[in-house]
Amino acid sequence: MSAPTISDVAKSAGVGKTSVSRFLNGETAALSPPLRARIENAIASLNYRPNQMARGLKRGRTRLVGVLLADLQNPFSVALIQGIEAACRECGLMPMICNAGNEVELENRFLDLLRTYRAEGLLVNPVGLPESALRNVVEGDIPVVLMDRKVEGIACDSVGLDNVSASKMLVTHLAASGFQSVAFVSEAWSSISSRRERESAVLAEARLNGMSVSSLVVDREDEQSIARIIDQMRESATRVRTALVAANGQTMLALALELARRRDVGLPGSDAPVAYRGADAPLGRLGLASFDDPDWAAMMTPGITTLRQPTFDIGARALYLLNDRLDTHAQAVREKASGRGNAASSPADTPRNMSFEAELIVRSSTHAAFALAG
Amino acid sequence: MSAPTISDVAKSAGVGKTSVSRFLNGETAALSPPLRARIENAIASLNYRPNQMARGLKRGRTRLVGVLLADLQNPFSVALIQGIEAACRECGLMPMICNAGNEVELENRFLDLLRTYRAEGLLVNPVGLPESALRNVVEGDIPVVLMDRKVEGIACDSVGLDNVSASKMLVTHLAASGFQSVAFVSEAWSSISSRRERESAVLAEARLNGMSVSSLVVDREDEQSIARIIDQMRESATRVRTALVAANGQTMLALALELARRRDVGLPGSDAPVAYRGADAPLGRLGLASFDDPDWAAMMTPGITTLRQPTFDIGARALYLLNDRLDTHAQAVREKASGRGNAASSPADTPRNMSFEAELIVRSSTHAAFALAG
DNA sequence: TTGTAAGCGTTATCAT
DNA sequence: ATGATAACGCTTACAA
Repeated sequence: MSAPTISDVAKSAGVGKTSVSRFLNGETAALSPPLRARIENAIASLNYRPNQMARGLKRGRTRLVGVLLADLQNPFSVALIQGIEAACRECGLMPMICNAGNEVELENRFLDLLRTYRAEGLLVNPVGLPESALRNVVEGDIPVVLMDRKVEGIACDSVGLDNVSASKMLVTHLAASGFQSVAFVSEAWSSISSRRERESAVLAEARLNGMSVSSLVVDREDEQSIARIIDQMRESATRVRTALVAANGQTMLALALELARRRDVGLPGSDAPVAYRGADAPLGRLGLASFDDPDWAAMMTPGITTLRQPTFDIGARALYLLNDRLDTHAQAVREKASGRGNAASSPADTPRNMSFEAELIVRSSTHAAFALAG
Repeated sequence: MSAPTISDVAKSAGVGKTSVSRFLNGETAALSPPLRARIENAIASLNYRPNQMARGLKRGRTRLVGVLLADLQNPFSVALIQGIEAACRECGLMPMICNAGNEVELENRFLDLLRTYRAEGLLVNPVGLPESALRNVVEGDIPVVLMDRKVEGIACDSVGLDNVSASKMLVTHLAASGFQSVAFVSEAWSSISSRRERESAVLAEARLNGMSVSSLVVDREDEQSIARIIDQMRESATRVRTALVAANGQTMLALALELARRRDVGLPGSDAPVAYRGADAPLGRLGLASFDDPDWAAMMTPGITTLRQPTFDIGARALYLLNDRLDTHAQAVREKASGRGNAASSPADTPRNMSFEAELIVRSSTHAAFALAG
């Protein structure tokens, strides 16, 4: 009827619960072969699965890790999950995936739920707003690893892209391709650390290369705002060779499609004719590059130059870091419980920040395929 | 140190655990206002959260629902999740989201994990392979609702698109737009029920309309295979007006980008010139439509005609169906446990299959913008 | 209105 | 080498 318990198995095998438990936990050394066999049979015939809830209750370890993502619609999040799930399998952990849909309220709700289910640790790609309850969680005693974004005043492990190095790579390429001006394009939410890091790094590096710079904000939902940006940049492009740098894949898509749609401006790699102000405008083309390398970047015509993030590795590494903490954390708790608690704070309590190198993928959208007329 | 328990709260408030428990479960009627206040304070000051594991163990209800998806990379899956999460919030359930990455082995592994964590029910978008252990789960006593795909020989609730009605709508539109031939394009895995349903419905309906039909298989990873399809269809298009119908959004993207890339064939809505066999080919354009309405369908130039699925509602409804079963199921278990088990199988044990209507979104990719020369 | 005690399925401790 | 028994944190009769 209801799910069989360890007692059912014990009864059916004619042994004590303890032995069954030992079998389940691989303490095979302390079990005689005949017993082992009987238990194995009983388990199989009853189709028994140990109750992880009860296990967790007793052991104090649920093997659950909360994975809280700002926005599952972003392919970046999905890519992270691949790495996390693979790493979880290795470590015998179970990810509990939650999508905050860019709402702090939901983020907080899930944070609560995850605590309630006694997740042993959290992997968070935070929405990045100050109202977040994340702060309290980190200050509590459950380990947290931040992914992609850091949060002001929260000190914990984090994994992300080396935005400075990536920006250098990209801007160097743009300069070498003859671009003289760089415009960084992102969505409104500039409280997000990675977006800010990318912006300042790109602009700084561009200035170092003697390029003129600007920073623009779009609203992906609002076609008008995108058209306006393009208008503005098309204007600039009549004077200097200009490249747009999108802060992420979704912004890039919006820009690329608008560029493809229009007739008065285009991308370098495109062979569609550009008609703008008649003869005096060989500069009706805007370069385009982007952080993130979504599927469609390669498929588009022309292909879009991107900085590919090792998303799988970022996710996996985040989990490894967490798993680390889990072990030392459990140990610390055990020690304190047994009375010989050390007043000095945990040994390696300092946050570890890992960053990964991006890979620059050059495609035609930044080709130096056009010459300056003037 | 470790998380506070209900006893800690009771002690801190100077009351019995029972009262705290009552407070937690909203049995506020049986609590004097002063007691209530003291408990509330204690909970707040200790930052206490009830342990859901222990709760579930005692009550036999974990409030966990497993959500097992064939492929999280498919935006359709993500869209489903939105609906599921919203509905879960309403019903006080916690979704455990798992991604099988199109691997039966992973699917089975997660099925096991979900049983182990005592998920009360499962929402499954199955990989659709016969080796799946899904069968055993459905035959066990935990309720399952299938999403989008049914599985041969598994009788349980399901929610999906009304593929026949959707196909009719689309084909009728194509016929009215002057297309004389329809080619259904999908990826290899034809063991997937929805893909098969769509194929047969589209082809049948097209025949009814006196159109010639064909069915093609592509491998999204393999550019060659896509190019080959297009070659083939371009050929056909010189004779009759031909429309491609993609089985899902990802197939559509591959086709649209290949069409945009090429010069010898194009889409109706596009104003790019098409050069094919000189003068005798006004038919160098292929119509294109697709099941699924991903973000990019509207943004592309030209826009792609699609059948939009009410994904949010599908996900939400799936959860409601499950929640239903959860209640009646729990009741049944309770009755059996109390000895007066009814030998006759559960009352409403017959599978319910809900289907939703698609919305046809006509865009330029199927415009009758070209005339037959011959 | 409030508290006491038993038990959910498991593991850890201690006997045997 | 094996098993009885007491927790883990919570809910729920039942008692007061």
